[in-house]
Amino acid sequence: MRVTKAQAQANREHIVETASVLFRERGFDGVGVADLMAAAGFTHGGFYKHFGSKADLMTEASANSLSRSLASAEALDVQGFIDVYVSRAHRDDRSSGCTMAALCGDAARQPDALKAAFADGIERTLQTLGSKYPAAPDAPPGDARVKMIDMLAHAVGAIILSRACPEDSSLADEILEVCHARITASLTVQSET
Amino acid sequence: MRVTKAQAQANREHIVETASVLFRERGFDGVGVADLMAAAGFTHGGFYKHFGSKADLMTEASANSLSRSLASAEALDVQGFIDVYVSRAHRDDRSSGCTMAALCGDAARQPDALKAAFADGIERTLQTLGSKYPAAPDAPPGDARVKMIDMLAHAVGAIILSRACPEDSSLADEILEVCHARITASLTVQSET
DNA sequence: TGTACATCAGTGAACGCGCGTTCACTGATGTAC
DNA sequence: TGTACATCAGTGAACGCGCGTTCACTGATGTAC
Repeated sequence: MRVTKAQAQANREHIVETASVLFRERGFDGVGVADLMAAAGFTHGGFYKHFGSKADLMTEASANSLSRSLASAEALDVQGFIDVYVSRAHRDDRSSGCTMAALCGDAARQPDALKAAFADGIERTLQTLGSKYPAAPDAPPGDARVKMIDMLAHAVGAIILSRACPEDSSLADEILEVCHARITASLTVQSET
Repeated sequence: MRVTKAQAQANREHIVETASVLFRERGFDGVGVADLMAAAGFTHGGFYKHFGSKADLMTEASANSLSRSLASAEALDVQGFIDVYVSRAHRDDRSSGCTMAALCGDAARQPDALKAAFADGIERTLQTLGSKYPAAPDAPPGDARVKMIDMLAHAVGAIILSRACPEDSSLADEILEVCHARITASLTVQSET
């Protein structure tokens, strides 16, 4: 049953992709190795030909989906990012949504190797967004970075809080609407100053 | 080995308290029934004399610790809440910190009964904070609520993002410092308008 | 108040189950000549 | 290019283990008379 080197590499990538979806949807503890391999179209035994442990894959899958989200953020300006991010569609689609919003709570309890992948993902997101943020002429140095840190925490908090409410809850929608308006306003007002 | 009715009730409450600490520290999946009962000073068999299932306890423990946090928020004004909440001390002490910050990510994947406990906790926190927020004379109706929703999401996001970074990460501290300053400013500026 | 019996909180062994991981095996791929 | 052998991605049974839950049992508490 041996397989081409190129095929093996493709299979490995497919497993990582599948994992990044399932982990976001169900959390790290909610996805077993056998589950995951079956979802990717394999039997579980082969897992350890690709990865040293489930923890290793958790780190790699997190790094992978953090990079993917970043790639899709590249195409947006800051307001576009806010519109896409702080929305019901994003809240209701954990499996293809932002890894920070889906797994930060879990990441806090994981080893530093995994946390480092998150910190790296956050840092790169800040740099990508910051480079798109139109600095005011009189803005102090580091202004864009400060505003993007603040905006990201704000947006992540809105999604996470909204997701913790029951699906039919009016509070869940209220949180998103209020935060969308005020995050937008906080950047507009300040950049007009 | 039967025990006084009062003692049994006290034991039950002790189990709920212990659970609310351990769940915040390790997540719902990170705490087993046997773990928990041992931590509370009992053997695991008695668990089902008090609770129908682990899921029931998860809901009850969440409701309990959401109420407790609320009680301690009562003593603070809004700025005091922000100072206590968006701090390294809070970030570094999950087990006695805010249940929203510790478990919202997990709550999103749980049944509606548990999510309802979170929504209720959020709603009551909003009302407690809103009642302390000094409304500007010309503030539109609902202004305090909108600002408290926004502030809470912002503060929760800051803690969660900071916790996802490795302990020695400068980013973890930077997030807290930036968000503390800007959350404070967003309320000050707006109430002076 | 005192006695006899029912109740039930707490114990600890046992249940089936799914977990992460290991292993002997298969057979097509890759490599050495 | 053709042949012989080594490699190794993928298979599926098996491992020990801890999980949530059940159960027969204990013995002090609660209750009926």
